[in-house]
Amino acid sequence: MPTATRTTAAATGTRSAAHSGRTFEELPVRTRGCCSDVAAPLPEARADDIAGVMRALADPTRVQMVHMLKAATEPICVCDFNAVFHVGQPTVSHHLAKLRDAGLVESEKLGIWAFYRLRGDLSPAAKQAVALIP
Amino acid sequence: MPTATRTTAAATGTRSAAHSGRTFEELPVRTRGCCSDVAAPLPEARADDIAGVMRALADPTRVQMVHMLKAATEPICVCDFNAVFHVGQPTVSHHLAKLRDAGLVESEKLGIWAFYRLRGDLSPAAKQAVALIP
DNA sequence: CTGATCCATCGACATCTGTCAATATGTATG
DNA sequence: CATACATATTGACAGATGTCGATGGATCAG
Repeated sequence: MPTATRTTAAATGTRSAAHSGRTFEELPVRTRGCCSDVAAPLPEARADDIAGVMRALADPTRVQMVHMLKAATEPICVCDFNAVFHVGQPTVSHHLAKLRDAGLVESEKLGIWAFYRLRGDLSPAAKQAVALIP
Repeated sequence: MPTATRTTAAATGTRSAAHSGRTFEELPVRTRGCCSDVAAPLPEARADDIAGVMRALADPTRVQMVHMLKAATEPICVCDFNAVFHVGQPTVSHHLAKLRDAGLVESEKLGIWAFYRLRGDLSPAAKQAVALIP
């Protein structure tokens, strides 16, 4: 339960007032009363990485694809994905490409067919995100 | 490493040919050669839930917000988010609303200010996804 | 009450995304 | 080579998304 008086940031006096041109101390009291110290933001690249993996899995079809790939002992043929999902073949190809661009899967062509499998060298973020799919 | 001859689905003969009107046995041999059995798909609602949580975190700003909320011992004032991110105040409000609509955070108004915190009753999928943010 | 401040909402706009039909590419069969 | 098939790519289009400026509602200070 937050209180109306916070002192941490005010005590340091190092907080910059991002909204206006004035320094922190020059702002009216009400502008400072709610401030508390917050964690240092993640490195930008780190946040982008995490968001990228999340975006790759932010679609039910791709979640299902990863689910199937996790359960499979062998790479899965694209024709199997085509048979399972209620979307057209170009759409299946599009989703698989998104998973590959995100570094989650890799593919191998064998004759006529293309087989997909989860990558063995997933990034830490990717590994954790994939782990959370049943 | 997949081989060109798969027999599992062909042996059962129960596979339906989703592409054309023909039954599995009526298809040319090449159409069947790649098929293998795949895991049963997740319940649709389950895949939607997971994808929904992922979509809520599929933006670097929202990843940073959750990072800050995880590190905070007290709810965080919106004005702190406004000071940290290089986007306008309506955009910050928009991102917080997305996190709230996804069931990840809850807010409390205190006088002029609004304070956000991670929800204590996160869904299993949400809990796992949040856990993967530093 | 009046003015200032915080926050949410609205309207607009450019970009991204999921989807399909059509086409292209590559491979096997005859 | 000609044909059939599996997959990828392209082009198009509706809908979602991130962002901003402007506005509105609520709360506090004087």
